[in-house]
Amino acid sequence: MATDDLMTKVLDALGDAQPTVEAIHDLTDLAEVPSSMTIAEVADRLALSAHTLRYYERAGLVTVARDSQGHRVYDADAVRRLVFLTRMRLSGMSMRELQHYIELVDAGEHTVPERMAMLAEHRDTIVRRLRELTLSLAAVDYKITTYGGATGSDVERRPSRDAAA
Amino acid sequence: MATDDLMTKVLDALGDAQPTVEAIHDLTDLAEVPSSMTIAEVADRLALSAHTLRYYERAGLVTVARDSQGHRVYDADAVRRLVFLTRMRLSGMSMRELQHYIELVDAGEHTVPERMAMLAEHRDTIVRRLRELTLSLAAVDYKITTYGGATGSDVERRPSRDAAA
DNA sequence: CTAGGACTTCGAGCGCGCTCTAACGCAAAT
DNA sequence: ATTTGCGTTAGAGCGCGCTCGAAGTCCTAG
Repeated sequence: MATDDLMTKVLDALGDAQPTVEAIHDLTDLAEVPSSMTIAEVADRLALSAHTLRYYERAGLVTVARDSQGHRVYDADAVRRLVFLTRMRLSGMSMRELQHYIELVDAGEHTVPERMAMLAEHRDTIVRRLRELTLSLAAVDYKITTYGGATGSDVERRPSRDAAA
Repeated sequence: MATDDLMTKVLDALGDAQPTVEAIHDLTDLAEVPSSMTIAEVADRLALSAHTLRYYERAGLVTVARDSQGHRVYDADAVRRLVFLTRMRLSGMSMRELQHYIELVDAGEHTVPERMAMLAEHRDTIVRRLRELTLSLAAVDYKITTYGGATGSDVERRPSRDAAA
């Protein structure tokens, strides 16, 4: 996923600081969003391909105006929406869910509660995934520190023979 | 992924405790591994489908003996290997990588250094993903707490108008 | 005048990880 | 005797999220 590169950038920018709400807020406008950008500029900025940007548009996730030559012109709102979309994709929200979310956004203010519910549910998904990964990390660490190669998840209590192949 | 259910079980078993090396070790043999199991029993235990188990076997990740009727008989080693494989899949290691890892295991002790390197690299991948998710979580929290619905990642500094749709 | 380069659309193709179907075998239960 | 149930195989199919190719348009530089 080309999208991963954006997170690399962001993490680099963060350094080792714990991400806080404030940090996120700052990240949002690390650089000002120009009032309009070409597809190449947006692709570069979000670290995804022009192909992907067109794909997102086809999928109904953004609407993008055209200039006199029929070329896409991304305004600041479109770019901000794409930043949001990219973040959500990266955190594991599916295209389908994002399409639904965007439908809600486009449907108006009265859908705010449902949007909140989606975000809350997604939050839970992220938390769950964090716990899974933390556990996996511990498991891998265990494997590295105690032996280092066999597939049996438990190394022999008494290393009389090699762990199961 | 059906595999997710296993982690659900494991997380439930863990409760809110921080996963530690010891906890992982205990988890490994939460229940004793019988000396042989049918495909249905293994599927049930690992919370993945019999289809998937056959698929893993076809992919060369495990070797499974047959009984007189040609039915699969999973011995303890096979089950332990599958526990390992499931864990690694869940933590994001690809089938391709696992195939390589298993080749190394089957190739003998002299591949231990390379296996260690793979594990270490995978460990880094997990850590990176944890950081990404932590950041995403902060972003989602930010969105939930500050506004709750628009796609613009930054809500207006002064909420004069609605954030970008 | 021509070549290059960035863009357009439409639609096909791909890699991954399963997931399922069809047709069949065997054994115990009715 | 047949139904039920659990297993087998080979191979096709699917959902996802891109990713790419072909053919064409337009502008600019040489």
